[in-house]
Amino acid sequence: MDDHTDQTRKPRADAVRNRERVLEAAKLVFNAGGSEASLEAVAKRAGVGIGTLYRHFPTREALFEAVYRREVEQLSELAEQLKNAKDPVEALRRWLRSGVEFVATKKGMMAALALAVQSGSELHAFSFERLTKAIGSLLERAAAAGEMRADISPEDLLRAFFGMCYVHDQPGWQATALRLLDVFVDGLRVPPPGKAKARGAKTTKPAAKRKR
Amino acid sequence: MDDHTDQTRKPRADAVRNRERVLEAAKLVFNAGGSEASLEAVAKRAGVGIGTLYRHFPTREALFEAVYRREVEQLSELAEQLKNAKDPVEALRRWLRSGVEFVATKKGMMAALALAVQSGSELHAFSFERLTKAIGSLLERAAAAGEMRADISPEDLLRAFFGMCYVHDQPGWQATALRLLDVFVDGLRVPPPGKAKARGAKTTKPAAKRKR
DNA sequence: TGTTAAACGGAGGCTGCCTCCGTATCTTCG
DNA sequence: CGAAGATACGGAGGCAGCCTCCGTTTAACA
Repeated sequence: MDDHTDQTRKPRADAVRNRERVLEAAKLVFNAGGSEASLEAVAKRAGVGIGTLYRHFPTREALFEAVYRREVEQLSELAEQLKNAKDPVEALRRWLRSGVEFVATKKGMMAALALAVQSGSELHAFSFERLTKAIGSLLERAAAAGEMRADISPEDLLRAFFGMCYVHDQPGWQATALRLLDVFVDGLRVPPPGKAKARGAKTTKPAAKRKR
Repeated sequence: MDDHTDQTRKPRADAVRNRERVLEAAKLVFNAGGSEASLEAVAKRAGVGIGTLYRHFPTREALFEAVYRREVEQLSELAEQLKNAKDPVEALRRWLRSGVEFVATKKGMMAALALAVQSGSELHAFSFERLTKAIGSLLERAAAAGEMRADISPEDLLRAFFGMCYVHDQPGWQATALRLLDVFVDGLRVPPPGKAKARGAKTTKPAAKRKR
């Protein structure tokens, strides 16, 4: 199947073009109307039939994923940079704060995060892994420095972060979220209760490994 | 007959009966299928027409409110009881943990909380006030005892709590939520950054004195 | 028992989801 | 270039849930 048996024909030009159009339209529609927006509206805005939309993105989530992959990646990269900060706890705090800003900016981001945090979606596989790793590196460094309890997994933190941003359409949500995050990070400095107990692993395994 | 100036006719028996039936059915359906469940399914289960359902509860939220008012109240009463515990911080912790259990039990509870936390719904007015007061009393007592930072409002905490329960359909969510709550409560013991920049790197109180 | 206000129930209009397939268009190859 | 075949297009249509409207039924009261 390799060889010259390269079955792949050149992709049709219109297909490529339409895919792009749908993506562009989806970005606009999702950011404006939230993730609940009608897919038919997206198709219309893109100037394609609903069938075309579904061919390129078989599910709502597939489309969502395509739109928000980049955003998630950006958030993840920020963690990479912060890894070099001197104070590891502060680095973590800063990342979380940036996350809040991120959510504030992109209207659809919250939904994207929801998919990342929940399981079963297309975005899950990608973002969850990405963000988990991002947080993980920050968390690990702080834990290694002994400045932070080590039994909170990156997944845990991701969920907590998500939760604190959840009310993102309430008036003062941003200030609230920042305050809550501060409390949480402070809490992370306190040693876990089970001293004598199983203090084994640095990072606890998540309760269960989803496989979608 | 007590008061004949009371022009109001006695309410029709079938109306009363049907209302009750719908409520009962809604409780079952919502707890089983979440808040997204079809109202038509509720009507069918109740053995009434869809029109009857809508007459009694003009909106989905109205129905929801009727169903979850009691639950919210129960949660709120628990706080009342816990107010008498000796350790105020521990009381707060216990309330939050009970909340997790609550959400675990009633599948629709999460949605009810969402409405409480978000604004604009019918449930909001009632639950938000109720739960806020419940948390407030616990929080206040702990703050008064000097065991907890005092700049976190009941609303903040309610939202944080909600957030940590958000992923309630993930496999290990319950354990996760409990862990996150612990971290958060620990964080609450740390004095706020306000005063001197000096943020207590260590807990001042014998924080890790938990039983359970 | 008759009158009448109130409640019943479900048909029907609407919107959104998604599938299916006849038609249109593009790529490839002679 | 032009035909052949592969691929993509688009929207009709089936389904489900939301909610309204109104002709019919029924309970309360006299």
